[in-house]
Amino acid sequence: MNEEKLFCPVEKALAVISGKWKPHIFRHLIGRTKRFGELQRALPQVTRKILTQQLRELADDGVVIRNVYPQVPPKVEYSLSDYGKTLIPIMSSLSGWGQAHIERDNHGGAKQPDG
Amino acid sequence: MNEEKLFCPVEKALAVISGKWKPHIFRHLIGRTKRFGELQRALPQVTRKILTQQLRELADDGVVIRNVYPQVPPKVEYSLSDYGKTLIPIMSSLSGWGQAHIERDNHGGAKQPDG
DNA sequence: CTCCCCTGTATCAAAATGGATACCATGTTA
DNA sequence: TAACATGGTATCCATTTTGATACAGGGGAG
Repeated sequence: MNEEKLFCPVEKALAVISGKWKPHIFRHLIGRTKRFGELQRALPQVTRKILTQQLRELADDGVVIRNVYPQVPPKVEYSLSDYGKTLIPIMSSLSGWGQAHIERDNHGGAKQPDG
Repeated sequence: MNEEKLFCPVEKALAVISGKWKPHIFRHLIGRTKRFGELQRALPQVTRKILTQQLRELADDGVVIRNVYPQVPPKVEYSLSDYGKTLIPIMSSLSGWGQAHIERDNHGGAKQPDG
């Protein structure tokens, strides 16, 4: 996401969580530290470049911790920071709302506002 | 946002709320119906085209109701649907988190993950 | 007749974001 | 000596999203 001054807190939060693969990455890191390769295998559709990029952005925002072991071949582990974990309830309510939205789309036929 | 099949509920929810001006539009519609022109004056930086576009997307997702009066000159009112109002608590928690993120950026100096 | 009002649309361009593909570093193993 | 393993980077291109600008439409006021 771009690095301008976002004065609206909602936008700021959205900027942190709304990369194309960030929700997936986030989900995979809940409960367990993972190596880069594990994430890659878990998300085969994402290229290394993009995966790296999204992880870096999450790390820059303090949501994810990047742990580099000085070995050969390299070993890099990613995990949620305590700060990142404060996003869990938010992701959870987004998920709930999204789920409802999907169901609405399905057995509502055409979209009909109800308010 | 694009109209592909989004299987992840979080993505689905994000697709609904994360247009560049949607949070602002949403905020302005909380508590009161507004005419197109009012929204435009409230958000002078947005062109008519983009404002129209974002409002249409919100309406297509059932979050906003578009009410057209067949008059000359035209009169179009926008308001939150009941369904759209279910987003209020979510926007609210996003706002809270974003606020914290902003404060963190400020008096944390450099970004330091704390987990 | 002409301009104004209000809510658009059409067209074209710029910016942001995501992706395909190939290359890099370097100890270990065959 | 060459290939392998892991986690990248460099380049170049495609797609998506946003924006600038100009024009539409049709009744009422001047």
